[in-house]
Amino acid sequence: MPARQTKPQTSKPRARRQTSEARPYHHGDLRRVLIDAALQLAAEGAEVSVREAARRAAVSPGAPFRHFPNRDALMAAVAEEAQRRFRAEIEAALAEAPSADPLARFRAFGIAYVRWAIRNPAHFEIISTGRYFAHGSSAELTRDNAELVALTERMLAEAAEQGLLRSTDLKRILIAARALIYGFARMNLDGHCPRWGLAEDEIERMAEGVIDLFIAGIAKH
Amino acid sequence: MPARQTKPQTSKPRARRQTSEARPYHHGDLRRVLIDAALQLAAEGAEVSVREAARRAAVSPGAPFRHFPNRDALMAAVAEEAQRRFRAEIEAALAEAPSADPLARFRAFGIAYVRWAIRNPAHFEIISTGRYFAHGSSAELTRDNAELVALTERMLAEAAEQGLLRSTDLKRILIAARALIYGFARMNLDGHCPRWGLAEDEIERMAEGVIDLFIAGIAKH
DNA sequence: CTCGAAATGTAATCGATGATTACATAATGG
DNA sequence: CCATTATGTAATCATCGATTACATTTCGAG
Repeated sequence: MPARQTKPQTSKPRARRQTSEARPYHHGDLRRVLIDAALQLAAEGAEVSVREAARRAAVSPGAPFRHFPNRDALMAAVAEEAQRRFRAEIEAALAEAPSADPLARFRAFGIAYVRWAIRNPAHFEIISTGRYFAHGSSAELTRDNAELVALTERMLAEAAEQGLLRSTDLKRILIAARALIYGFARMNLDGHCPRWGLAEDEIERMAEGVIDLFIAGIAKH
Repeated sequence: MPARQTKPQTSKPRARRQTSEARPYHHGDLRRVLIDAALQLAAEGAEVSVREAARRAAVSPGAPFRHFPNRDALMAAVAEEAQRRFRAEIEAALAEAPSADPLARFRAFGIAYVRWAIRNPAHFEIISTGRYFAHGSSAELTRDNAELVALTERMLAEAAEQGLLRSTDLKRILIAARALIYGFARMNLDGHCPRWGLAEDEIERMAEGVIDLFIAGIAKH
């Protein structure tokens, strides 16, 4: 361990801006870069640590705490970004679904939901678990999620109004539907699928089959 | 930092065994105690750390590593114990279910499954997630879980043989059933239930309702 | 324009944790 | 009875989240 250096840094502050090499003292948008680094870390399956995110942003270990009061706040921001992407993909899928048939829309919703979860396991995990930051700490995340729930609710209510369902216990159907879809997505995440003996792409088709089975179960006739 | 002490400890080794106060150098069954401490830590919602388990066992921080090569191994042992209890409760519930009606047995299975998951959230999490230790690192855990899956499979196959099911795609039905039950249990764990506006005990009744809905959906007529 | 306040990054440091090593002590069996 | 082995202790390390004091840059009010 070298003796404490009080002020060793060679001060080369003048004539900076010109040379493109010298990294400016202030990072362009560190907050954004940190979120992206954390997202990438998660996607790589690594544990998301503030320090590693800082390392990837080429910044000191303490810098992130200027933008996030603690690790959980960073994770919450990561979750918000992931949720944004999740929701965007689901809404894109619904935009292509027939607007008249609520059960077909529900099917499209479920398939898009599971697909994204399968293809973005780490991000889905962060979104759905509430174990990486204080639950409800992000209003945006809570609101986004509530809207997705409301979306499902509306589709099923519409189906009921059109007399497409056998049962009228909407609350029960809604919860069952969510449990089925969430459960399927989670089983992948939690490694319950290798035992099924299904290849990657077969899993997505199985998801369609399972959702169809459920719809057939709740549909009239 | 004090200078290294080579052998400072006052050797008071004689005349020990008599006095009941002096904790013996060797712990009775540290392995067992560590697992119990870790189980309790998890149940309390705290993070399970090797050090804290050692602390509760009144033992040095390095001691646990005589029994577990690393933290994951301890967690795997904890998971094995939890899985044992989980399976025991499910089999107890099945022992009381009518042996003739496979769908009633499936219902009892599902309810017992969800009940245990709701009442032992932290333990269920450790069992089911495979995020606390290397997946498949415990042969016992894998085997136990596979047996539960096989159990469900048998019940549904039996129902099919008795002509109770509308569809003959057993694999699809099995996966849907597991997704539904696992999903319901997970939604609780992951905090998706407060939004349902259900009280603690209502959730368990809702689980029964959801399982009944599913059974009605796959049953003939 | 300038100067001082606010924003943002750095350096040093703390306490907790998982892990490893050298060493101390107890249990066991030949 | 003693030596081998099992088991616990002490000391130490690297990593991490977090905090604090300090340095640098930005930006707006006068």
